[in-house]
Parts: sequence; C-alpha cells; structure tokens
Amino acid sequence: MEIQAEDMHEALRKAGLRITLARRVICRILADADEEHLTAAEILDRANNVAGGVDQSTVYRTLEALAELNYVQHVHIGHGAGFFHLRGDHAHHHLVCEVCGTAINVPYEDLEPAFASLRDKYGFMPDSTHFAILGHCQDCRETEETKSSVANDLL
Amino acid sequence: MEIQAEDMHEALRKAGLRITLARRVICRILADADEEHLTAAEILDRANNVAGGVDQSTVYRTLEALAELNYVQHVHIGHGAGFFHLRGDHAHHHLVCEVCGTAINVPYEDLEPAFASLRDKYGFMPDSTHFAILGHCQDCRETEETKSSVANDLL
DNA sequence: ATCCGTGCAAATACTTTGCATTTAC
DNA sequence: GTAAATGCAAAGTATTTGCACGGAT
Repeated sequence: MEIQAEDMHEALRKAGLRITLARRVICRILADADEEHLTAAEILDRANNVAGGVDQSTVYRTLEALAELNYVQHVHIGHGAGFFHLRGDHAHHHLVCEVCGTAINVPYEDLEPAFASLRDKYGFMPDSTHFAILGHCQDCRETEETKSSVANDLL
Repeated sequence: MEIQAEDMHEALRKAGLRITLARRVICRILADADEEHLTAAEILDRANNVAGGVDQSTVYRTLEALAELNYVQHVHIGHGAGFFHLRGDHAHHHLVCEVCGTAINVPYEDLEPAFASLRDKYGFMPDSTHFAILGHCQDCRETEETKSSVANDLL
C-alpha cells in the first residue's frame, strides 16, 4: 500500500505541527512521485507550479519535518544534490551508474538473500528502505568497451 | 598488495603530469590511510602538517587527477563532506551504520553471489572497489530496543 | 623554455538559519 | 491569542574555477 498525502497530514497533526498550503502541496508531490528520485530543487519547482511563492527554505523545512516523522529520507547518491523520497514499505533499492548517473530500481526480493546473510553474519540490519550500489550500467560498459577497442586500433 | 605512493607517482608521470611536493605528500597520505575514509579537509590538514602552505584547491585538483587515473574514488556516504580513498583490489566493502557511523568491513566473497546476480539480471557491474550499505549496526539496534522498552515503561 | 601546478580569492552549488510577518489552531 | 510556519535574505559547507606567478621537466 502506498503512502498517501493524508497519512503525512495526520502524522504532522499528531506531532503538533500545522497543515499549511505549502505542506499540503509538498506531501502531494512526494506521494505522487512514488519511486521517483526528487531533488529539493525539483520539489520546489513542482510546488511553485501548483501554488506560487513557495520558498526553498520552506521546502527544506517541510522535508526535514517529514524526515523527523520517518516519512521522508534524504539520501546522497554520488555527487551533487541529494534526493528526497518517501520511506515506503515496498522497499526497493538502486543500482546507480557512476558514469551516467542512471539509477536502476531493484526489487527487495533480489537482494533479500544477501541482506539475510549480512544480518546473520554481522548482526547488521541493512536499511531496507534505501540502499544504493555504485557501479557501471550496461550502456556505459558497452561504451567503455567501444572506446578501448578504438584506442587499441590507434596504437 | 597495497597501493604504494610510488605507483601513483608513476601513473602521474605516465600521464604527462608532474610530481610536485604537494602531490608527493598527498599520495603518501592516501597510501598510509589505507582503508580509512578521509575527507578533503582531513587530507588538507595532514598535508599541511607535513608541508605547510598547501591549499585546498591543490588537494582537490590532485585528488581529481588521481581519480582520473583510477587510483582514487570520491564517494558520498550520507550528508556532509565526501570521502576520498584509494581504489584497492576489490578486497572488501563497508556496512555503514546510519546511527553511529561505524563501518564494518565485509570480505568480497560474502557479497559476490549478490553481485553476480545483479550482473546477470540487470547487466549492471557493481563497483567492486567500493561499496557501502547503509543500515543499523548491532550495538545501535540493541540501544534502540532498550530505548523503546524504556519509553514503553513510561507510558 | 615550455607548460603544468600552485596559492589566492572569488564563484558555485546545496542546504541551513535569523528575523519580521503571517497564519493555523 | 499563541505558537508555528513562511518568505526573504544572508550565512554556512563542500567543491570548483580564474588568474598570475612559480616550478618541474
């Protein structure tokens, strides 16, 4: 089951925080984004498309409040801006290409065996809501191979 | 076999780059750090302890040059400053606790099966020289359990 | 002599903070 | 009415870049 904007509203209320237009909009954006990785800047843009005059500081503060309530996670994958996304229960993980930055989603089941062995062997519980593996994606690997064969031809 | 400062010197020379005092010092720091995760600021500090007057821009530029030569990797784990470290042989990976920051080393063999399946299924080649899994370590998990039972007692 | 590398300072990118005003409750 | 949230601007980190000078080859 997906997290709804209303779930976040309720959590905010319970924490004694207030439901404002900006927050409503941001919760909606997060709920709609689902698996997408959004940067603060993208969330800001989308918020301003719906309701004008939203400031970046409001975006960051709202995201921080939702992170405090365990709805949002702020992750840094590679360089540049961090990503914000909901900590859903349908866990998925990311294969992030170090060359082109593409992220491939991997369903939890594909990594479960590896996680189980880490848990058993090291008592370590991987964060099942977010996980990034850095490496090289297929396209970039092919490009690299082409490049090296070209280089070899030139020798 | 560990990477030596001299290996990096040779690579720099081969690339037509020059061996300067700052670079010599930085290569040494990286070789000595071994598997430690150093930030640019820490490398700068250590460099200035050995040879004064090294600038941060020199540190970043040298690290970038070494990254280009595939000796150094710049990774961002969590927020804050990124870490720089040598790309050693694919020896081990890190389980990084999101609570206390402790990193547990895991030998490559323990993750090899998972890596193989990612390669087969997604054509994705995990970076075998660096890999961090975020999660909660055993100690922090125990502390958390204690905290929640205390909280329950207070209800 | 030729360029590459350096320090310095300024610029950039991302995120956080201080403050006066507005708004939800 | 009161405390929380907002917009604005400015400050804080982490990193990069422009430039003139100095140094490695």
